[in-house]
Amino acid sequence: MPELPEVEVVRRGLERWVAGRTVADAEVLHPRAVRRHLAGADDFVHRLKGHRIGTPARRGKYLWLPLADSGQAILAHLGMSGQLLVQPPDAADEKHLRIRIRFADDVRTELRFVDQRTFGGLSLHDTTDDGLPDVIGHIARDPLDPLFDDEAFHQALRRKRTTIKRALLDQSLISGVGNIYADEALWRSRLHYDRPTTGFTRPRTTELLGHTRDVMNAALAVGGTSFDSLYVNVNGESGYFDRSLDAYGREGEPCKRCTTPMARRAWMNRSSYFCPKCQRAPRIS
DNA sequence: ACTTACTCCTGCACGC
DNA sequence: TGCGTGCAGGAGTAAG
Repeated sequence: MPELPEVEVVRRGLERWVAGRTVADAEVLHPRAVRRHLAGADDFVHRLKGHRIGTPARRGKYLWLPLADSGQAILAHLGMSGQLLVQPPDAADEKHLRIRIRFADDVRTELRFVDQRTFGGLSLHDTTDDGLPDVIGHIARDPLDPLFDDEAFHQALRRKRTTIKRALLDQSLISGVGNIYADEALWRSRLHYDRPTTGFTRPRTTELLGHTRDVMNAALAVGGTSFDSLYVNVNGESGYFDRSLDAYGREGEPCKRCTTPMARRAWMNRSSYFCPKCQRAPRIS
């Protein structure tokens, strides 16, 4: 499940292997992979050809490849199971290969978008003055963005009538956090996922943001989390952070702080993992 | 205006 | 063994 650290690992791989190269041709093998490109697959392919790729950028879980001198960018979201792979042209097609992009140079690699569950996809969009694809203007800056505004986030939390994990997953408040890193940051902060945000104090928000950044940076340092082997970097390699998870996926295992068995609750069509002792439920639930 | 629920999709781990 | 069921869940959109 690619979240911010995993997407950043992919972005770095693209920066190394794809930036500066010119698109020769592209091939869309599954229309759903370009569903956010409203003009359709043929238009997507046609408009890519001949453009040179600039430095890959990222906000939260979105990443994009600017197309030099065009005012446009290829926007990518990996969804649940999307992979961007740099492969030799003669490597066998992956079972779930959705899009192939070939380059006009002598480097013997092509870019492939592979996606089992097809929640992800690529699309082409105009970029705004700050280089952001226009369709992701509603996505908040992420906690590793130097321009992320901690105070504005704190005030937004207090304004909202919501609970803390909902807020962490709300990409218009803070981006890049998904189910895994939300549970990890909450465990480190000793916060229950259902705690209302209304009464959050500034120190509490500051601590939570600190833990969010810490856990993301730690994951980034070891190549991200590959919980179910669906996430890999552009070379097809897994990250190692799954071994360092303190909360996610640890139902029944001892809390690493207090040894109480970790609990799992069905929550918003997914799961929340937490320590029932360290992360007390709010009084009114 | 704001919050919540639904929906898309495939493969795998289950239990009977 | 084979089949049905549940689960993984990001984010746009519809509904409340």
